[in-house]
Amino acid sequence: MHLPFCSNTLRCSMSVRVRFAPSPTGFLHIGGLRTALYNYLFARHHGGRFILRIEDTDRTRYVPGSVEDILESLRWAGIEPDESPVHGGDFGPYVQSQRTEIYRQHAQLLLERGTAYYAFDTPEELERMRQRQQAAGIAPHYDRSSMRNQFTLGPEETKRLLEAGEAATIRLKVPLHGEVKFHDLIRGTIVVPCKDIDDQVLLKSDGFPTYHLANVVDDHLMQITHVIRGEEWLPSTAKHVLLYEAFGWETPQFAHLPLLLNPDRSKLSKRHGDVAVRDYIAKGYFPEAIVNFIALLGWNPSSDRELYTLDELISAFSLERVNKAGAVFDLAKLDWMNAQYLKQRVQRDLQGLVASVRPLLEERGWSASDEYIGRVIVLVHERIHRLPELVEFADYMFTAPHYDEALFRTTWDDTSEELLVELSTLLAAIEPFTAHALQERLNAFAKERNIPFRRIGSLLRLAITGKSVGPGMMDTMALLGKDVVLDRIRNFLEWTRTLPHQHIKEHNPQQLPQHE
RNA sequence: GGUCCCAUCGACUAAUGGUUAGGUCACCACCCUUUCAAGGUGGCGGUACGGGUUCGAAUCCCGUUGGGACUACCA
Repeated sequence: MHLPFCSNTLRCSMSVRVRFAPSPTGFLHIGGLRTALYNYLFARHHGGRFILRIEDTDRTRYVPGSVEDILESLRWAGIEPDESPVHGGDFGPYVQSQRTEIYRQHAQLLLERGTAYYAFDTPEELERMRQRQQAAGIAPHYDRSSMRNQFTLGPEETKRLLEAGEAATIRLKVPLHGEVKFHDLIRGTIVVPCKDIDDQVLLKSDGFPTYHLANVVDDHLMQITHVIRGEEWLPSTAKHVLLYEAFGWETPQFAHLPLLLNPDRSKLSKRHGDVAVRDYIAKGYFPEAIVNFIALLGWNPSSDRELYTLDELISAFSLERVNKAGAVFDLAKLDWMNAQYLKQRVQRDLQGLVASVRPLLEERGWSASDEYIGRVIVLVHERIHRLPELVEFADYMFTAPHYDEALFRTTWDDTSEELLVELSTLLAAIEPFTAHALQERLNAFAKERNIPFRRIGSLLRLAITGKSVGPGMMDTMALLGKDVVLDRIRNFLEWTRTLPHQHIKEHNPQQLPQHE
């Protein structure tokens, strides 16, 4: 195993520790899963540890059940943390709301070092400040020299307000001049002038830290070596670097991942479709397909291959090969990939697929033996992308077909009834009722009558399945069984007699079958 | 508006100064075929633009344009 990151860091002797740090504000986002995946791949590739930390410092946005969903989604994808609120570890607690005292102490430390300060402005005062700045045409930022903070108020008044229990925040004292420079493993050197960095609130008036403080303190305390996160964090990284400096800590390596995009190239959002991992699970995508697909969104091992197992991704992964530009989340390719894994699963784990299909049938009040379900899966799997499509695509394998008058009129002509009756008689005599026997007898019949075989196929398909597309009819009939087949033809003929017959087409051998 | 990031076929990407700019999805055609798929073969299609540097630029530099993210006592 090689360690390419060693070439530009002094951390060779130190083992890799990375973290995925989602907020419990709802279902795990597919973009979050990719961030987690890249962290996981990086950790495993280097024999390091992957940590899950819950960033719940905003109590107002907390959604119950989120943590469970995050854990379940990761587990579903095969991404198991080494340390987390449920897996434990030596650096806990792994939930930020349980670490408030740690943050408070660290904010205090910054206060003592003079790199942070108290501010007493109310939300309304801050809002007015921004409006003034906007009106004056300058960028909104906290104006340390005119607002109500320990500098403008003086030490005595500050002390008095604090003792009076006035709501206070602690802000980072960003240098007025100079610049912050840091290195990003994916983007190279990034420089931000200090004048463009705001005096970020570190500790809110409710005593909770903001993301910025909690994130830096925890990454340091948990000995995180590489911060691998979404590109949306790039602009605030300068603040974080300033914080590390304020504490006198060494910064971790940074790697900001390209965003996952909507088809219009905006940040992937709910407005354009499903974004929760949960949604993709419900739609029947396989974890290996989702993992494979999102791994290749923003990273590529430079090979002509498209299909990779998790283990193969682990051994091939490197941050050096992560792209800079955002990647559109393309459902069409995901569907293709899922279909590839469907075929693989049919080969390797048909029973598992049967177990997944059974509840889908039961939802509709249908049932069948494991063997029968398995044979239906084998029959139709190349025609669907996701398993749940099966119950729609091949509903007639489990229940009486639904006949559609419009489809009927495109296929049916004034000789069809007679032909179908004849076919029915012929089928009744076939024994054993196997695909092979059916093929032979119907072939012979077609030849003898000089009827194109496809005409027989489409007629039987219409009568027996109610559709115009599907798996081969010989296999379909053999699986359905003779009784069902004859029964359906009988029912179908009965149904056709309930329809007004005056508009039936005349037989035209030239154009009859749709495919010429 | 400001700051930062980004820019190869419609989408995902390969090519890290020398290739007829390659592959996958999608799309189109053909083959296979009882239909639809799957599979096979072929095709369509791209270095945003303008300047440099160089014998040579998709690749390095500058600018333009375009897109995105961020700009909270949210993460």
